[in-house]
Amino acid sequence: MGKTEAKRRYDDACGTAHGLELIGERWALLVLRELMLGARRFSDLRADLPGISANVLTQRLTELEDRGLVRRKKLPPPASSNVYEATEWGLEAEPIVQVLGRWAARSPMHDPTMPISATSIMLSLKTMADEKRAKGFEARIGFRFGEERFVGRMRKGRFKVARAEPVDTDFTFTGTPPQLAAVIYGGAPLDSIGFDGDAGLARKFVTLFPLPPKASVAG
Amino acid sequence: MGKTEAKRRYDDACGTAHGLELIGERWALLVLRELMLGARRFSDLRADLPGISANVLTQRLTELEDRGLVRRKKLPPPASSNVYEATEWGLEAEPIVQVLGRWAARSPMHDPTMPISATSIMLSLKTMADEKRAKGFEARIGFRFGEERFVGRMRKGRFKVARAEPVDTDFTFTGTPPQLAAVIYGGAPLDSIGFDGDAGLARKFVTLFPLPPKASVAG
DNA sequence: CCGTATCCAATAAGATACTG
DNA sequence: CAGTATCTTATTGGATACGG
Repeated sequence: MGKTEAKRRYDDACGTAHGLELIGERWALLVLRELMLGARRFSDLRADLPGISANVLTQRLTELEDRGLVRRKKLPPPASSNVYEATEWGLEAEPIVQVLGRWAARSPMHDPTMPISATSIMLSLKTMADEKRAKGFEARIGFRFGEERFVGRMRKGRFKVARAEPVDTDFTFTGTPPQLAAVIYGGAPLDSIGFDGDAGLARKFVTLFPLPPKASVAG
Repeated sequence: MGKTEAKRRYDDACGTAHGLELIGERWALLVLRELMLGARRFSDLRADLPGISANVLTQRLTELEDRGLVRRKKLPPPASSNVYEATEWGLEAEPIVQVLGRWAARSPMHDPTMPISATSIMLSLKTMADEKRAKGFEARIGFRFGEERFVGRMRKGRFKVARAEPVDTDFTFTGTPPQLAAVIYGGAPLDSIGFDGDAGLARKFVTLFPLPPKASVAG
């Protein structure tokens, strides 16, 4: 592995090239993305990243740890397992995830009907919230995806979100991440996902995340 | 190659994952970066990307073309060779390059004493210009790197640049991209690079691109 | 359950030589 | 100069087995 890093550099002083040496390997940025909203266990990451194999995940986590982007924490005795969390610098990679995601949303080849993790869909709402359209809209929104719970807040045109139990929310969605994606991005009806709370507010909320126009491949 | 793409997808609806499928292969983003300031020939790209091999460059260009990010143009008869240029959507990837570069500049492992292409250093000035520090500073700046010529303009805290012959500039640098990098980012003296024009303005100019504080690897 | 280690087959990347 | 072809090496992913 040490050898790897020596041989696969880009030999380029440009910051972009260095960035790719840090998080350019396959899966690396997606692993980091899954840690953006809090620490995760090895098996959580495997479940959230369909297709990653255990050995590749181990290697990516080790590399990200060596580079100072991820920290491994041992849980106290009863659990006695590890969790992985992003360091402060690792968290600062969020704009990369966002900019890349927003750019790729223009792709004519993008198929939004695929699996998506809870963290992904939550981050995508931060990315795609349309500041102008959301201006003046204010709400606390709960999300329940199985055991994973989030509370978001739309305010001043910005969407913020953190892991928390939905209490005192204006409305709360209950379902799967792909169901929510279908409602927000695919125009599926609100009642295709479990929902309770203020339906008027919710109906408005789901329109605040417009997809950008597709790029024409003719360029 | 069709098979490749089928097998190495991320199966993830997240835009970030799709972005990585588009420009996540090794070298892809760096190839695109080299096209950000205008069309380049195959051999230009090989020269600007130290270490890329011809077959990999061929493959990346083909893929980027298939995906609608790059366009191949045949030059008129006398030259009869091709150039590659970014499509409009390809050019929209510039924020990705910038955000990644700015983030990576915090890396404690970053070695800025390496080769750097003319396009890279020009883009890095756009990325790293400090809006506050540059506020009120206004100048037209020429750059000569061998045959490659650029004219930049610093105005309202922003740096813009395009390929053009330096005429009517306030000052002009003549040298190599690493020399300019040493002056701007490494604190090397102004006379370590060829220079003519308004020295006072130039001395101020080179201070407008501060590097961010290094991340502590302890996280 | 939480990982890590090992082995194997399929690909991608790198080096080099070669052709129009 | 602009790529192709070929060969070698490295990385990836999948399966499985193994220790805590």
